[in-house]
Amino acid sequence: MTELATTGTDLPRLRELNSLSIVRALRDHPPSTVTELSQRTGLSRPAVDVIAQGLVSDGWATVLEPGASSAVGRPARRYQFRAGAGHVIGVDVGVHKILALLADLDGNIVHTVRQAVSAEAEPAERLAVLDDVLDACVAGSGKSAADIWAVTAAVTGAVDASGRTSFFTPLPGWKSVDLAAHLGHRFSCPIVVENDCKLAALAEKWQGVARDADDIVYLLAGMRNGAGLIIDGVLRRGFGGAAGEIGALKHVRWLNAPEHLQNCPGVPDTVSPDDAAAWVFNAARDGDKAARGAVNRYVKDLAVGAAALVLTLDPQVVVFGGGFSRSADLVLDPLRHELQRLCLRMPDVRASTLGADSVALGALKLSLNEVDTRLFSAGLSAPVAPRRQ
Amino acid sequence: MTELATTGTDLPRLRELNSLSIVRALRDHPPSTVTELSQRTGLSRPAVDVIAQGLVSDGWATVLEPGASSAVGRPARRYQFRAGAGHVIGVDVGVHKILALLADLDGNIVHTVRQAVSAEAEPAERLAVLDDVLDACVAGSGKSAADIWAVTAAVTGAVDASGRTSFFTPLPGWKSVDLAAHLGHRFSCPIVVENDCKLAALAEKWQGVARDADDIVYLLAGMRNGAGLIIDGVLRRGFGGAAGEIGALKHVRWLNAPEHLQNCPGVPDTVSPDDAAAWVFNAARDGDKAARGAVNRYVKDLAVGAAALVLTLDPQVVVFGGGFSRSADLVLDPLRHELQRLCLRMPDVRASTLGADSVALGALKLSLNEVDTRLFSAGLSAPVAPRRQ
DNA sequence: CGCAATACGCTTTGATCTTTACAAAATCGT
DNA sequence: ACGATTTTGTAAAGATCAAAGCGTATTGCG
Repeated sequence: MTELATTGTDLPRLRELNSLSIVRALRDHPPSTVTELSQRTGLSRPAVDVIAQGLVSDGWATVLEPGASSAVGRPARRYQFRAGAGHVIGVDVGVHKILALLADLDGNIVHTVRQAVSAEAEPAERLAVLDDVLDACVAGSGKSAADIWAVTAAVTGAVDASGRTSFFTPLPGWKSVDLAAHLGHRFSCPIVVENDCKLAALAEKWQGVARDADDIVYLLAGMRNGAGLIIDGVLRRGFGGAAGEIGALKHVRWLNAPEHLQNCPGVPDTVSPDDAAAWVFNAARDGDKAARGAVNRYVKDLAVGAAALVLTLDPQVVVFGGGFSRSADLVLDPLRHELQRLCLRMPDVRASTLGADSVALGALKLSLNEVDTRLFSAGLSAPVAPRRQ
Repeated sequence: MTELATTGTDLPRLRELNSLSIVRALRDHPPSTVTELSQRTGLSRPAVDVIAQGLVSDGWATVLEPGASSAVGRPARRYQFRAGAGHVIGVDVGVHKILALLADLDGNIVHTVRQAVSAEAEPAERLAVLDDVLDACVAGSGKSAADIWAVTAAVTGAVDASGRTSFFTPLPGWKSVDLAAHLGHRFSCPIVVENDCKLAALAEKWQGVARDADDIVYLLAGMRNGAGLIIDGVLRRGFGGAAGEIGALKHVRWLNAPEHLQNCPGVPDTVSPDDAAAWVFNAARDGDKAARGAVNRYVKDLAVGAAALVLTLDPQVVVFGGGFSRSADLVLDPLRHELQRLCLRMPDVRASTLGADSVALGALKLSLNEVDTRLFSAGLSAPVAPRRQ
């Protein structure tokens, strides 16, 4: 059911609605003429004209005076959404690295800053690196913190409504960190903290292999397994933010699954525990019997949890992402085979192509969604950075 | 994000929007004065006045001339949504019975017809009984088939997009039945076929114990276990209609769970297999050791599947429904205990109170939703029964 | 150079909501 | 009983907005 305004609509609101309609028609399109916009929205040409001029004077759009025209007739002015009117940030506070992306309102990435951090770093140190990265990202793009319209931070572990990771997190001492409050000292715009798996799922729907799907189960496969769920085109957090945490169920052996790789016989002592999985995948690719067995046992355990998610949600697509997605060539076919055996209706199984940046990319997308929500609910006055509350 | 009309809005559409706004303000409220509606919608009193009169002349509302007034000032005319403008049907095509409910647009049940049918009945026989029940229901309420605006039929087994139950159904020979087509010969209005667990979940959200929740896992517990999922206030079917079918996963012992009750030692030979569970529950209530053990084993197995659903979705409420919900006094506490052990965030666990009629009630609600969707998307002309396509 | 095609900008018209004003109908106070 | 008060119903005026129509500007083609 289309959600209609429950409140009555008067004329100014009508104008606002139509302005938003024009903004929508402007976005994700090349610079458009008034006639094109008129056809796209169903509004009359004069109406589009005055609205477009209003958008230009408000700063939401820019006008391109006609240059060399290829068509017959008088060359038309073209209007363009001013994506540079605002910027948003998505930052992945990972175990080994912190990666910040800064983009305009169209999602074009303007600046990227990445910095390594020790997995054992205390919260204070990690937060200090985060601050450095954010400062560098904002400064490097020639902006100031006041120009940022939304910030989303990705962390591991289930994030509750208040932005805390109280249930579980592998980051040492992180349970007591109030990341949203910390970021709030630096930015006055809305701040969102979200789980990394969920954000990676969002990225796959936005720019990844699941663009065509509205029901998606995203598997973040690495030394830890996680999942992100998109249902009916919307990222679902669950009532307490703990949706997708099927790994907590012992009957589903997600916690043990990566151990098959880590404890695979034949891994040389010179290989560090963090790189063991990569070694095993390579060995399996070379035909090593023991490595192949370990991969198979890994996939068998992974598939049980995936099957639980698939049977619960009946998604269109399952995306195999995370660090192990580089070895999708070894995993995908046996995973499909296992799922076929365990599931009622077989979903499409695809390997992620976004790589390790997908988490930050998803954070960026959530920031953009946050801006859109405010835009399309609060109406559009002049383009300025929104303030929290 | 609130879904706004992507197309431009002109003046007639504005009037339509406001008319819908008034209809919304009228529904689920006692007969209202123009002033009340004005406050509820934010529209001015004269605007509400003309719209309300338009609704009356269209047949969407009735006017109550002022009677004995209790307040000071001139007594106001009162407007009321004409729930009797249309009627919908929800019918449960169960294994043992067929139950049809006919209600007006407010969901007030006008007529009920129930008829038993053998569990082994062939499709032709079952469809004949269904036809009889529907005829009796329509005729008994003084209506004709043309007065019905939507029909929803509940069946067991996953229902795909075309209304078939191709994956699985316990009804003999039912896989090849096209129920929607069968009903289409009798009704020209929209027809929906849906899984019984999902509809029971909808009923619990509508009129049951989960009215306050937007994220619900409904367990249909009986000799067969099923589940229905409501996420963000909306019933979710999954891409292929097979959402909630966690019972298909062997690691989750849902298929075997009821066997603990059926095979409980001590059940007299005089008790039929269908009544064995009830006997065990009663014996457990009386303190029978073996029966208590069987119930505990049953709950332990049930809880694993429930935990898989809860961990996947992180719902606010888990509703224990279905035939066994009569014995909720024995199940609820151990179920809570097991879930506490298995889950990350403990949801609220509640027993259904709607009983065996919840499936038909949910079907009724889905019919009402179907009508609402058409109403609020297609706009409201005169109230007439919609036609398919 | 003239004609056709297209886009632009202005004016008029019609529809809708809001504001304001005033009459009608009931209760309350004296 | 009668006027004051309060609330409702209704009408008129003002404001806003989109649609329709029409003249003008600019380009391409013959």
